[in-house]
Amino acid sequence: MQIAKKYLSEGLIQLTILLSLIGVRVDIDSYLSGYYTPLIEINLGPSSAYTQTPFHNLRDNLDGYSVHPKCPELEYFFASRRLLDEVRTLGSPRFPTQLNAWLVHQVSATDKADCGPSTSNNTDTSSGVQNPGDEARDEREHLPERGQEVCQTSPDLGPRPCSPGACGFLKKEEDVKVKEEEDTAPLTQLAHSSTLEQESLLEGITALSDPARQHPPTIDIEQHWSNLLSLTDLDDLDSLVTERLSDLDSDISSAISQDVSLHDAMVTSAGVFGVASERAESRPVTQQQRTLFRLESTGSTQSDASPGMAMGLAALPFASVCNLTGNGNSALSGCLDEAVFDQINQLGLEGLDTQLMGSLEGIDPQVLEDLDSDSGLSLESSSGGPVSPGSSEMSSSSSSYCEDECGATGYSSEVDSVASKGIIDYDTTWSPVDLSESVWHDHSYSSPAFFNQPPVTFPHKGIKEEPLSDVEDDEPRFHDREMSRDEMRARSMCIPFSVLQIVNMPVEEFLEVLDSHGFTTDQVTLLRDIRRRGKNKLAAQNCRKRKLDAITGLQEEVEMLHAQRNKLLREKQLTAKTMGAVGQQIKQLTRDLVARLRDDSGRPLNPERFTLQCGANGRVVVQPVRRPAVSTTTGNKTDKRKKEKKQ
DNA sequence: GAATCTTGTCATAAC
DNA sequence: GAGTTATGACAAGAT
Repeated sequence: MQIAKKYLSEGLIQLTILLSLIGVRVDIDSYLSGYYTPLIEINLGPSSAYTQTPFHNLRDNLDGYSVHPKCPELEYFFASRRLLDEVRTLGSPRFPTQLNAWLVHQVSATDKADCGPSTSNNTDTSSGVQNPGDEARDEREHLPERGQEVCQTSPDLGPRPCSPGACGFLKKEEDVKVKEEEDTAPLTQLAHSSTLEQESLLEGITALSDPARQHPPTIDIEQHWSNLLSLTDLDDLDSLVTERLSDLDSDISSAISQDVSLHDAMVTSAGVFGVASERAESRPVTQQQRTLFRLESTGSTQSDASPGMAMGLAALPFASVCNLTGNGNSALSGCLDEAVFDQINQLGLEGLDTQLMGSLEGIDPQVLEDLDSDSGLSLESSSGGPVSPGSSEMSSSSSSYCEDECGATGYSSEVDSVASKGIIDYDTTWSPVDLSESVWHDHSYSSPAFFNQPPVTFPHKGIKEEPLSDVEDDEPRFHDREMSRDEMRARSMCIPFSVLQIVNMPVEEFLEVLDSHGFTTDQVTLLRDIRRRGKNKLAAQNCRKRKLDAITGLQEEVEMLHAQRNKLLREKQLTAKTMGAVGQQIKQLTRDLVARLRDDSGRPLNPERFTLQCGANGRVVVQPVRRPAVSTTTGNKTDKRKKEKKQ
């Protein structure tokens, strides 16, 4: 009996180890090398939190140069990710591993509940044939002493590595208490618990690697082994498993949501301490649990900003880790950039760059007039702005289009660009929604918000002028480069209005300005040209965008029609096959039926000579084969033709 | 340096 | 008739 138990226990352990080698290797790697984010990235499941692509990392860190979106490295990266996702979607072949792991774990748990595993068994498991990595993995997944140690060494953390229902190492009172506490704990605490869990896991691994730190259970498991060995067949074993799992169902939710980090729940397929196996058994994981996954992930991402939680970062989503640690908050940079730009836009400028004006005063207006007019109403125009044209959302569309691709919105992006450059501060009341709504439905691109702002008075000239220069850039050449030709012309001719104002003000106000300010003929002509060019520029942008949209729509329609055509062709082929089969069946049935018919003399009809013909009135008549149906139909057709000819 | 793309501008028709 | 919009065409700069 002892020998049998030994063989069985060793067999189970070896089977567990073997299966763990198949399905759990990556998990232990992820734990042992949690800081190596690429490995984590590979091992992670199809979690939404993991599908975030660290563009910024590649873009900002690849050889210290920016990576173009069309960079082959990026494409390769995307392709690799896509393939990985596809492989993941094929399903997890590690469920058997999870089940076996759970079995061993349950044995240990029961042992612990009863008397505890024997020393010999522990010796076998801890000093098995597996290598250190496998040992650590195996211990982390299955071994009772490992779970026991973790549970005991981190009592304040609750039953992290082993779910209460799975290992049963903690008392029920403690479980309930921990559940209650963790149910009410905020997400940050959940994240923190998951982080500490990782620490405890690694501590457990380290402790197991050190025999001196091991605490071999002293409780006997004879009773459990006897129960186990008394099972006659696998059905009994399955029933036991089912019973155990049913007992665990009540704790699955809490175990997953409270004790298992996102990394554990979604990456560790082997189910650390049986948790994943519980998930495998309880396939209909509730939406609440999934939500908890996401929440925990979010909480981890948000709460792991502290540097002291480096260990927890190993269990964080790859993107989160990269965002928070690897790239200097590059993930936040996007939001920060937007926020900063918004702030800059809202700040505006209240002063005029007197240095630039001084430089402009020395320019001959005639020289400026000879320049090609460029109202500079587009941020990414050919004026050489810092943003390349390729960064626009559409390659052929101008940046003047709003983000929702609604076309040029009455200098919507011009407002952004110019405001960011500090030329005007009208966008304090500017509403992008209003502007975008006026694009396709109302072709009036005027923005009333532009005209509510009184022009800034020129202190030294006594005329009104809008703010000009950028606050953050004191280099005059930058302003020369950023300012459009029309703006330069307007300034050179002392026109106290910006191009935006000139273009967007209503015609009544524009005419009033022309009349009330006592402009010269040249100034009036320039004002009209600026207005005309500005509006035409927007119109051109809208026109081009419409053209592109039309082309895109037509291309999509062509693709759709092509797909529809292919589908119809397939259906046609299928229908033809079906019709052929049905025809053969009808022919065979006809032959059988004719063979059973008798003529007037009682002799059976010859199927080769007679056939059945269904008339239009539904009557079925027996006809000789000499007059097939086709001939009759053709005859009918010819008759019809003859009748038509007669008519 | 040619090819291509992007963008501004002009001319013109239409509203 | 003036103003605006749409669009083709052209040119200049960027890629």
